[in-house]
Amino acid sequence: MLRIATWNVNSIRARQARVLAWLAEHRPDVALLQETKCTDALFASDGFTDEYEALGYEVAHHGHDHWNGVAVLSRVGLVDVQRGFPGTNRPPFDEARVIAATCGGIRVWSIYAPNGRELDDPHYLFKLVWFERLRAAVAADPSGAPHALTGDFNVAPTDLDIYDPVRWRRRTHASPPERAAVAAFTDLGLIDVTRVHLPEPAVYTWWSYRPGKFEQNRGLRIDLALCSPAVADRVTRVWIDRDERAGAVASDHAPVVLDLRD
DNA sequence: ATGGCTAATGATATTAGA
Repeated sequence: MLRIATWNVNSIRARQARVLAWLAEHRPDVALLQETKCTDALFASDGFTDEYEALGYEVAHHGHDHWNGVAVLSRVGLVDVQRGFPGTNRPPFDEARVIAATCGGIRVWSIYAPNGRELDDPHYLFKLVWFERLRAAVAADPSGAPHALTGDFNVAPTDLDIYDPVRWRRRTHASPPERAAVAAFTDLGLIDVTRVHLPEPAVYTWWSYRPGKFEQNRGLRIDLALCSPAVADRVTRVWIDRDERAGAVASDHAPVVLDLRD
């Protein structure tokens, strides 16, 4: 069995104890983290990378400052690391929102899509173009390995992925252009494996910190795993760790876990 | 239509998140 987990941790400094405990308990072979919110230098300093290495992981991190930040942890090899998009990346496309590596024969991606803020905000346009850059990077990936494109897409692919679609009609995360940007990956042949294994309604990965949201399961499914058929065919189970989200000092995102047969 | 919270910052209000 090969276990791959993706998790927006919402600051590694605020979450380090929980992340280490979660990794020790669930032992994913590959863990893709988002929103570490720290620099490579901090991630390499005492108390971070060394703690993961103590659990048997190799580590690759990509972070410039206290925003964004993505990482790959692997116990099944970690080679051909690509930080950011290939080629020239002028601001804001240089933000630390994507890292890819080949682990256990799978091209894994830890991605943190721009939020978009508001539909009339320039950041929303950045989000759409960012997705096109990501699509081009995946399409041109030279590794030849099948993909597991995972992370925080900041898009709910359908109304089924939102607790209250009417409420989100005029917001980011649900607009047709954002959904088209995500659909472009399925056009590449990638499969939303969470939906294959969890087709029912009310399956979410993020809940606001505001009171009652998690308790009432008023959330969004925005953390996705889009996999090549060669990976998707091996997936036996997809599960979302709501228990982790329910804990004290938790991230607002739950880990999404893929279990694959060998 | 609205509010509610959390994380980081040369911070004590602001930006950002989603």
